[in-house]
Amino acid sequence: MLDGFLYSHKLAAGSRRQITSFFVPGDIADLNTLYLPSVDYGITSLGSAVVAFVSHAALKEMLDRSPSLTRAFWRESLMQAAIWHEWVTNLGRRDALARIAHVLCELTLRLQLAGLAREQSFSMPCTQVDIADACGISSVHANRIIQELRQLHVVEWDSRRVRILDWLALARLGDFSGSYLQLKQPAPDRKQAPPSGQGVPEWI
Amino acid sequence: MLDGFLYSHKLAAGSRRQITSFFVPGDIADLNTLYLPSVDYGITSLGSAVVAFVSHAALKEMLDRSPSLTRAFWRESLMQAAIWHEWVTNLGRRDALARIAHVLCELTLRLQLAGLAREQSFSMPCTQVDIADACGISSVHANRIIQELRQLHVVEWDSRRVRILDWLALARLGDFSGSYLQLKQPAPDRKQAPPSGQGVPEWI
DNA sequence: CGTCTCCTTGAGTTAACTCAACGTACGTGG
DNA sequence: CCACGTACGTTGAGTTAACTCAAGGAGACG
Repeated sequence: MLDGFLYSHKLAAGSRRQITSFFVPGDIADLNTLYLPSVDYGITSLGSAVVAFVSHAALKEMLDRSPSLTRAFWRESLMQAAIWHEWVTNLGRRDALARIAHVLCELTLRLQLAGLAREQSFSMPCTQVDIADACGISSVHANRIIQELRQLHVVEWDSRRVRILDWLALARLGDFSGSYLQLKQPAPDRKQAPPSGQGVPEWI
Repeated sequence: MLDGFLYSHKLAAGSRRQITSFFVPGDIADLNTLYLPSVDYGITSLGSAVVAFVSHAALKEMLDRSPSLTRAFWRESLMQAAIWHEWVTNLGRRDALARIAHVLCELTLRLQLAGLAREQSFSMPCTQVDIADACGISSVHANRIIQELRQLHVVEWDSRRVRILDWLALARLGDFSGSYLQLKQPAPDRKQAPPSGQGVPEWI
């Protein structure tokens, strides 16, 4: 993924949509299909996006030649798994306010890592319906919770743009600790602002 | 994992436990730690279990020498990710009855694959509290839903043993399609019984 | 015989849902 | 330029699924 915003989604009971993850530039949206051929979810773009396609054959050939590249791609898929692991907890044991705050925290860090969230502000192409479907709540309820976040002066959120006003409060509301994102340096809840420099991962 | 029953869990808001997956014999419970060192969850055994430990150093050395083994282990970690992917949907967009039914369906198939659920019956060491924590509901509610499943004559569930009485009905209630488990032959919802023979995976 | 763990039940409460309507902005075509 | 449709956000009101608290049973075990 080179530019834009994607999400993957599954359908429950035929019509109830669950957004299962967001993808930002730098992510590989369907790395799992490399070895798990049967696909039971969809990927949709929010607005226009730029994506690159790599054939499985070419990728496999490349990986067969390079154990270190294999490690890097494998690790990438483990990262995706860690995010789902956290989402299970988010959806299972947090209330609506915490769920939305948590998703916002995750997106902030991931966009910052991609260099797309300078000064705690980033463009947010999803609608409130999308947020609701990501958090497993109704869109009406999502709307009310977002208004609550605004009234708490924790975020500004107008016309497809989000600005975090109080990172610490947002992380507290969302019960968020970025450890599952395996960021090396940041310790995202240690200081007021999340990291703005994007550390070069040392695992390569 | 050689024998028994494990689960992994995370804590939300300090005290609310979410069980994030079950592990049955044949699974590798913490394969992700091979390349994601920071661990933010726990693994617990339900009753006694037999597990084997393999040092990361030895495993890495082995994988460096064998691309096909690497693929197999990578694929194993992708399977875990696919299960979490499904759980996100389960927790986000299904009601309590469907969540429990879905988890039961998944366990049935996975145990059957491990040869531990002959005749749609298997030992189930978790308490109703554990089921509740896996499904993101309260234990009181879990109890009432389980009673409902019994009254519907879909499952028998007494003293740590589960027997599926009506697989088709259970799968329907749980909105379950086993496709995310990537089973080759079964098409688990095409016939009354889930597959009893465990096909040799062809991806190796 | 007491204690512990787990299951069960009742009753009141609450978070979140559904339905329905209305506002606003934006684009499009007459 | 205005009428219209559409998409999205917002609000109100009634409903429901699930929760919490609290108590009571059943079995296992020393």
